[in-house]
Amino acid sequence: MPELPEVETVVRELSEIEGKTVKTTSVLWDRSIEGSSKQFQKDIKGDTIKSVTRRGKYICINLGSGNIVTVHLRMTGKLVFKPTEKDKNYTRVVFTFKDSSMMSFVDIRKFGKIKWWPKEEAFLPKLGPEPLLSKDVKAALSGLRTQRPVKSVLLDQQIIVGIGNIYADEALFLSGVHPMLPAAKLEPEHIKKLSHAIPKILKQSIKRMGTTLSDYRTTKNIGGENQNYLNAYGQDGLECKTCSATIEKITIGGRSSCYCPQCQVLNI
DNA sequence: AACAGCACCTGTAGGC
DNA sequence: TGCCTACAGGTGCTGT
Repeated sequence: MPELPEVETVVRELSEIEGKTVKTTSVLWDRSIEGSSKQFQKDIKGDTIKSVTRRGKYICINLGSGNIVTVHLRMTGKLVFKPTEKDKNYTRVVFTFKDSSMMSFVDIRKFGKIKWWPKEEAFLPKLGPEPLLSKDVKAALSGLRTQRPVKSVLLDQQIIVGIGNIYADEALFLSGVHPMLPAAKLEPEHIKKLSHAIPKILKQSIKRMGTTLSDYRTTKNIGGENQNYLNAYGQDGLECKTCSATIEKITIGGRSSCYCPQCQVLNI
């Protein structure tokens, strides 16, 4: 799934739909819509796209009425203007605008979710701060009491948003922090390194239009470039680019985690 | 609190 | 070529 850099890339391209008015919505897979899809189609019909923004990994389509539509791409979701032949088999929702242009929500694994929120409802569950500023990351990671592995904490959207499996591994590698280190045992030095590494790798990936491993594509159906610059994620069995030790893979909280046993030492 | 396990889905890669 | 298993950018639920 798209993590923050991938979602950010998509959101920037979605400025293309600003000002458009929704004519019809066709739902091909009911469960892509949270709640009643019939109601969703009524709620959004005739409304205008005011702006498209991002909160964590959520795409927020802000409507002229003040109501909001959120899109979460989960693992394989994407929003595209021109579906490929293959996309057509996995198209779940199609938005048609008054100017006859269209936007398709394509999602192989059907995990993605689209939801309409009335303006008076505070949008979204409890989400942590955005991770693009060092000071915010530092605040989010300081004073944690939990013994949970730092890797799990970085993936916890209530503590900090936007980081997924790829960038958690990359940030820990760049910071020299072992993924299993309990969050409560993070030293000030660790927090300092992470608070710089996280915004750095995320911004770097945004510049490269994100990481494309298999399914992620921008709205224009092209992939990102960041997969060519990974140091830890998916590198198990390969040589560490820093010290030449062999990158290892372990499971933490059910997620695979790759790290360098020499650069990321666990000394508790 | 925090973990494992499973659920949601489909495709792909690797072993035999 | 098959069949089978494991695994994949995420999140949320249940049970222990």
